[in-house]
Amino acid sequence: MKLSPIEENYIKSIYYLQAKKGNVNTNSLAAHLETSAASVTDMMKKLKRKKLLEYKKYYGFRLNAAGNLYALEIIRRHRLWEFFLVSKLGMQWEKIHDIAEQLEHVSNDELIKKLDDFLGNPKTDPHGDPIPNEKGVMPVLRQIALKDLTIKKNAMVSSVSNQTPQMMEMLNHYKIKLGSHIKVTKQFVFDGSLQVKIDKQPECIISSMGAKNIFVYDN
Amino acid sequence: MKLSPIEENYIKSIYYLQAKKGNVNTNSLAAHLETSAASVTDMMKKLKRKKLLEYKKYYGFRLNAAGNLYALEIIRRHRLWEFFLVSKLGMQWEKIHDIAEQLEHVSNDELIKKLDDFLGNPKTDPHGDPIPNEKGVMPVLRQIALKDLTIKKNAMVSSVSNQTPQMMEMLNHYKIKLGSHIKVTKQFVFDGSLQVKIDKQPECIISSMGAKNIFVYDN
DNA sequence: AAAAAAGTTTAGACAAATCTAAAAATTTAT
DNA sequence: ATAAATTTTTAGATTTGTCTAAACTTTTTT
Ligand SMILES: [Mn+2]
Ligand SMILES: [Mn+2]
Ligand SMILES: [Mn+2]
Ligand SMILES: [Mn+2]
Repeated sequence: MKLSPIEENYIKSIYYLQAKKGNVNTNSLAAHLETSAASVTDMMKKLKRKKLLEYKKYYGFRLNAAGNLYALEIIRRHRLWEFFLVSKLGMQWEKIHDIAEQLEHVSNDELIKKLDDFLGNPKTDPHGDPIPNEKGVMPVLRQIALKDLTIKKNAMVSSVSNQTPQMMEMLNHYKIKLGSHIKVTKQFVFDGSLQVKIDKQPECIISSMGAKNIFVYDN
Repeated sequence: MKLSPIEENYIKSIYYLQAKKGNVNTNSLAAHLETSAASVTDMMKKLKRKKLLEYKKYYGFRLNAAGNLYALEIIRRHRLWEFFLVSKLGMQWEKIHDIAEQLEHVSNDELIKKLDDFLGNPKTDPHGDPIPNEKGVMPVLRQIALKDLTIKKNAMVSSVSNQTPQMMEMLNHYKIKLGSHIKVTKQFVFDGSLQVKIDKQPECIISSMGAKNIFVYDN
């Protein structure tokens, strides 16, 4: 089944809202989508007819299995494109979400599969949020700060909490990218700085402050 | 000005049709877009109101300068995405057009600029059609078969006329991609085969039949 | 247990894009 | 120069997604 971009946005919003509290109500969805409660009610009838959610008048709604799977497919597309925009085009964190909001509605299974492979099957988007696989399964990730990474354990750069130009400059210098393979080879107790190996580059030193703001997943 | 995907498709179709004959008439545009003549008339009134075309009742229409520029912007996006789909994701020629038809409507100037750079500022799409630059200027290209390329002249692979899996296999083996830099270093008169240098790889031999089906632009 | 407040649905209208069928204008044929 | 054929436009309906305002249901307060 192929939904319109608008229907897809409804599905995605319900998914996010119901993650917080099981059932979603009309007004909160209307607020989230910046639309009227009446429009939400109209759309809920339609999505119920399409068997994507359960809906009881006056008592809110929740995605069923099919609706959930659809939501995860949209989120997968969104996050893969965000990864692409940052890691391949070098766009800035703040700008990518709105573009991904458009790209996520381009539908073609082979495209998404090939994009995923091209990007090296990333497990998180640039904000550190997990990317569901083709089957709609969210990878279980243990994300930790680089400073807390066990010594000599292989890990992958997943996100960066401080996204200033100053941080960008540093990441650039170290050639650290999202998805970079990283390993701590030595810790200096004196100032908390770390010796790390990034991809196939020679080892280098990262300060404690840098290591506090760089996040990796180690599983 | 930002048009809807539907309006953009109208603009693009008019552009293509008027390349053949100066003025476009209602029925031919309706046929091209697989819609009714009545819908075309409605849209022409609207696009005239938006000052993108000249339109005289019963006498057809033609894009004005603003409309032409807009059309070229859409074509630029379409062809850049097609190049991406083939050269980066390795998709097949026949499948990319429909996907580009969706991607071309994603609008963000910085995105297209960065995509262009990421792809190495290609001059043609995978079908060999020229890609307009940001200013809407189509590059003037002399496209010739590799077999006709002047010896030792630098050129760039632009398209391939035979798009069978067998050809793909061969291109793959030679690591020939769209946009590859190519130069003929020796011609063998005996069988018409060529010694060529592709990107930074060591020289290799391509048969006359291969060289007949690989196209390059040499300016 | 009523009344008031909050939340939700319905009713009716509107804009964008589409369609079919009828009317009007232009072009071609006689 | 008329008549016939073709092309184009208009009129009126339809679909999708939206809105406001009124009606209805549930929840909270008194
Ligand atoms: Mn996002
Ligand atoms: Mn969206
Ligand atoms: Mn195309
Ligand atoms: Mn299109």
